[in-house]
Amino acid sequence: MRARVEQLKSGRKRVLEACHEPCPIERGMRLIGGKWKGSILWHLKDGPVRFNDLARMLGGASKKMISQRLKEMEDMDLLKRKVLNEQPVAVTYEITPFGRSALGILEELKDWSEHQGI
Amino acid sequence: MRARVEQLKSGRKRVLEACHEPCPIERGMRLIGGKWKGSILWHLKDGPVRFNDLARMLGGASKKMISQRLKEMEDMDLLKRKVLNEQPVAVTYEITPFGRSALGILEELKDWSEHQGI
DNA sequence: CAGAATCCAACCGGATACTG
DNA sequence: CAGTATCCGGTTGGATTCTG
Repeated sequence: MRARVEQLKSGRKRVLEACHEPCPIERGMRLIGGKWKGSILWHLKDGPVRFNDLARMLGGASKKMISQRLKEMEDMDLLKRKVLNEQPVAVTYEITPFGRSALGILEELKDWSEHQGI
Repeated sequence: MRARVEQLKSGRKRVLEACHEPCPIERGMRLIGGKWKGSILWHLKDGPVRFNDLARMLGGASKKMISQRLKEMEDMDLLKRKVLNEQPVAVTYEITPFGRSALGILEELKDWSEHQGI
């Protein structure tokens, strides 16, 4: 899976996986289906969240996992990293419009899980 | 992630992952988010499909992958395996009502992928 | 046709310790 | 606080070969 970079009007870049799966479902899963990715996005829906708060929300994920995923998701333009101030360092992660466009799927998934008693 | 077995009225069993993630999104992803799982389910929506046909539809997946996923998904009651006849052996995979209940999510995912040009 | 068996390299992800 | 660095065992998944 190789990355393709698309220039956005905003000046930022969106890295799309040059994932040549014929199936759009598989391609979508590569973006938001990885471990923790959906959860991360979901927890950002009500506003920016700080790193350690996110870690607490995710419960089982290690810092390493989280920072890896966050980096990937920033590259894909699903979220944006912001350094607020220094001493002590404060960083927040904020969902982008593109990331927000995926929330509907996640909400359906959430409802499904809950209704099916999973 | 340990399995819990639930007895269904049909007599079949559904293996639910005793996945204690606090987040329902993460739990749902464990069921239909794995590599190929969503695609498999999607390709079964119009009726039973045979093993090799499925392999062709999925393009990049090896037989090993597919048979592993199919087994997992049968255990989770997302689909049902049926041996049709013998010489040469014919087997089809058919989506269950439970599996069908997840199709809405996959359809949204598919639309999203296509509209976002992923 | 529909897999199972085996081999093996690559990656994943947890634990721990360290940094600015 | 928000990570990075390193170690390391376990899992994943491709390639290949074999079977009823």
